[in-house]
Amino acid sequence: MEYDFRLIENKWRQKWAELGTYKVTEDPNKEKFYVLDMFPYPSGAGLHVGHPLGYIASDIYARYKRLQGFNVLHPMGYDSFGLPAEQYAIQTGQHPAITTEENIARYRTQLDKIGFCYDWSREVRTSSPEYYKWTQWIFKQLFNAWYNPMSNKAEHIDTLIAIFEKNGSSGIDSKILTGDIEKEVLPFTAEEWKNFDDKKKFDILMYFRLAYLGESFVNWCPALGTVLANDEIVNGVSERGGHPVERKRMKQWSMRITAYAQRLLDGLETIDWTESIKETQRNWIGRSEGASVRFPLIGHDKQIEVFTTRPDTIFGVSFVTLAPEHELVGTITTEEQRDEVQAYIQKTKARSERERQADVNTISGVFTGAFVKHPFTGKSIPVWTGDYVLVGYGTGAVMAVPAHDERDFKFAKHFGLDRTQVIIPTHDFNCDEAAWTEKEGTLMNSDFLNGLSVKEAVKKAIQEIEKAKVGSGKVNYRLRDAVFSRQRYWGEPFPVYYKDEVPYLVDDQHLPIELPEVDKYLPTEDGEPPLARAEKSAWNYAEGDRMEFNTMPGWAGSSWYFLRYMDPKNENEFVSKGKVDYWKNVDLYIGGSEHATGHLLYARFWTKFLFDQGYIPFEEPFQKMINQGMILGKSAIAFIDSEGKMHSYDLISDDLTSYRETRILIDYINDDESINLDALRNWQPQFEKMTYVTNSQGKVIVKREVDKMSKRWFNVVTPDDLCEKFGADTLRMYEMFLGPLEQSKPWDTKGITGVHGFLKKYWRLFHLNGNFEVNDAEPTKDALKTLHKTIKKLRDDLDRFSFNTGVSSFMICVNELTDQKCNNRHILEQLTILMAPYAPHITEEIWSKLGYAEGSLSDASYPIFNEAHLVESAYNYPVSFNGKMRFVLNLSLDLSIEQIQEQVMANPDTIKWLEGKTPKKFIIVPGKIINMVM
RNA sequence: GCGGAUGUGGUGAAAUUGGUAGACACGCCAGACUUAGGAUCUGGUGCCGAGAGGUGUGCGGGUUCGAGUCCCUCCAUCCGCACCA
Repeated sequence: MEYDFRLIENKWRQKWAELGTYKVTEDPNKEKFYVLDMFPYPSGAGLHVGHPLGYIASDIYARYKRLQGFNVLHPMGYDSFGLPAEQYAIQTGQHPAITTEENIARYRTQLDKIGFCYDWSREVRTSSPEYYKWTQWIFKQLFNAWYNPMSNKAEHIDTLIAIFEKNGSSGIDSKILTGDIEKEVLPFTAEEWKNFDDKKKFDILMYFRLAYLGESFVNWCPALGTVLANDEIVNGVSERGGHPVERKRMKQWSMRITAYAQRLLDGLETIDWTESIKETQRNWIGRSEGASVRFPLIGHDKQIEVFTTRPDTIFGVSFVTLAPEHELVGTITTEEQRDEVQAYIQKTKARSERERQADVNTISGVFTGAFVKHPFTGKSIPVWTGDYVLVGYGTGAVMAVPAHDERDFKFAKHFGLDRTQVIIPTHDFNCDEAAWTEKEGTLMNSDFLNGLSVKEAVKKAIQEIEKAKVGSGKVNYRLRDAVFSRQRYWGEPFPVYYKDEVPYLVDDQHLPIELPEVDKYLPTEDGEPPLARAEKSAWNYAEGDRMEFNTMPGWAGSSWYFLRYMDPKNENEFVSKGKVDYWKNVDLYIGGSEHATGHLLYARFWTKFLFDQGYIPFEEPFQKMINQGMILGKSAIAFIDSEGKMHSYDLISDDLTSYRETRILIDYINDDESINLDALRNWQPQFEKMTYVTNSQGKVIVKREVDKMSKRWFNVVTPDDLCEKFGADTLRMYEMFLGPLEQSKPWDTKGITGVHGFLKKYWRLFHLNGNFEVNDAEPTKDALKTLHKTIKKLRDDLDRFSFNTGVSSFMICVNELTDQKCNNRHILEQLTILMAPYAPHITEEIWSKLGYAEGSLSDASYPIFNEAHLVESAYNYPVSFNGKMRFVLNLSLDLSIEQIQEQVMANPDTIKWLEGKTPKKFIIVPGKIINMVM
């Protein structure tokens, strides 16, 4: 009887669906385990072999946990709002919902072929109104909340109002009262607060809300016609499409993620993620300790506030530099300097972020004509503006200490500015040539800091700054608030309407605000977002003068989806308390590392917020995370000369650049890297009449190059083809067999036959004489040994997420059992349970043939996954002396290390060999080797 | 520049706390069975050497009875951040 994987896999796919095998419900008698994949954006291109890699790993782990007896939540859904569907809509006029629906259907078909144990009854889609109703609801909670630095958590805005009513602005810690608000309205007394009109109160509260409408510098991408968050920009261009981005001051919805900067940092210590992702997040949050210092402007009643990490160098300040965008630049520039400064600002503005980043070595700047007073020496200090100071970091102003900061040094040198050395270097160092930037040395020229070490001076300087009331110690973060508006159609509408340009929230009972129909998916002629095209009647709710025309960014829906899986159909709550208390946070999260500063940060932020609000009992969404590597494609490149002839790659000895490179669909490449010319001729017209210069075997060889797997490189391998040819079980095991999950690697289909052959061999174990047959005799000692070795190895492998070595263990086991001609029921049954997570279809088939109820293998727990079960079988322990192997003892595997030691010492061979001496050290590696050091 | 990760045969890789390096698989070589083989099975396969033997985990040192594994220096590749004050 042949291993007919098509028949078997179709059969079980249907059975599982019929039996509802993978449906789970809350069960207080069982321990929960939550295994989650990062849900995909359903793109038009469908799945390639890289996509399921992580899904297979999580599926194996989820099944393993089920077999161990856990109640496993393992859901799947779609992150279905996004740009590609919208761009397709712009081109074709087809509603993005239709495209999305089609793509989801295709994804589902592809996913189903692989045999995942998802509970599909819990599917969520971020673009469905039933789902985004709750995204809108969470937005409302964020709008109605502020971050109370005294209690260190988010609270309802009412508690802030209560504070203002009682104590005015002095009721809250002064440290959070920075930025624009300070200048406009602060401070105010309780009495003044009560007398403010509603508009003014509203405006003040807007400075505190966690979701707020505010004017700030944002990344505007003209080509995409929308603003972007910092994580959506890579090297100064948009992540999608690579379009230039410029900084623009705009009124936008933002999320006050900065309020959570410290907790986002601290939380990293409590979760089990790779060091590299944690480090990326730490980098992104960018905590630095220092001080903020105010320099009073001479001739104005204003002051310039700077942030510095080196308050110890305060006596070395020789000028102050403002970012060109700094709002004081216009105010303080003197008449004589005005033209020059204006020209400089214009020049800076004209340069894109990318250009500005590209030439960081060019020094530019202009003197503003203004001076500030040094807070301690009272000396006049010139104020410059220069684009090496970034408006988005700190206060957008720096105190320049050329002697001890490299950029300040270059700037000073370039413009011939003064330089005051205030630190004596610890070793020979030429302070005329470079800045001494080490945080070591002794202070000089620094009044009360003289003689102190840098470390002491930092402390002392902050004390003195605070004493003189010219500033304070401060922690600064690189993290910026996240822009939350997008000028796009295909996203969540805001639950917001405007009356007299004041935003109001829509009542809960009117949620969701559904996406209205529009005639075109483009911005309006006067630059309003696409939603401005909608007639008032097209909205399912309309109030005030107009609705909010922006939509939410892609990360809105994905910041809380893992909660919705727990209670996907709940119409009254985003998730019920009972369900979230049972399932809690995700125990194992598998997905790519590319979301380090996007999704993974935002999801942590929202989770902390919902925790503060008392809706959920945990602060970190994803306890353990594994980042699967990317599967790359091997493109096939052919070379065409200037006459249009294609040359075999092995014939080309001259310069490759004189040839035109063409990528060939990899389906047409044979195992020996030659092109299937007949297929190629039929592929594209250009190849039909082409002349081919073949090698001595009459073949045209291609060059292989590793690229991202993508349609445009013609190097895509789909899981569908492989399922068709080898079956899902083979595909699952092969993807795991490829290597460590975390590593990126090029896809190579060649090795798949090895895994396929293994499954056939496993199948044959049960069909020694052509028919299904197992014997019920006592298992042999050898077979037991093989089995128990495999159990132990496999459990160890799974517990440390080493899925590749797990496959190898099975291969070794099956090879050994084949050699032993073992067809013992007990042994094969146990092996089948072990293999079930990896190869669910074939094992279910065998299981039912062994006489068990259909589907019971996937839906029960088995003791071999819980107890070691390593009994009566024995291991050969080589016993060695100082590294040289001396003899072999046969010892039972279930002995403790102490028992092994006892038995070895009691063994006649040992006694004879030791001749009365006692070993100094006794090294036992369980299952491997015993070593005695004399 | 700062931070993170990786480096083992022709290839993907294993070696879990330091304990027989290269398991397992691909590929390759030889053979068996076959009309045939992209089927199945058997044997071989790190490198040098006919052999005994020597040698071997990016380079160079160190600790140890023993190092792919621990420590130090350097090199290479990949990723993240980067005028962050």
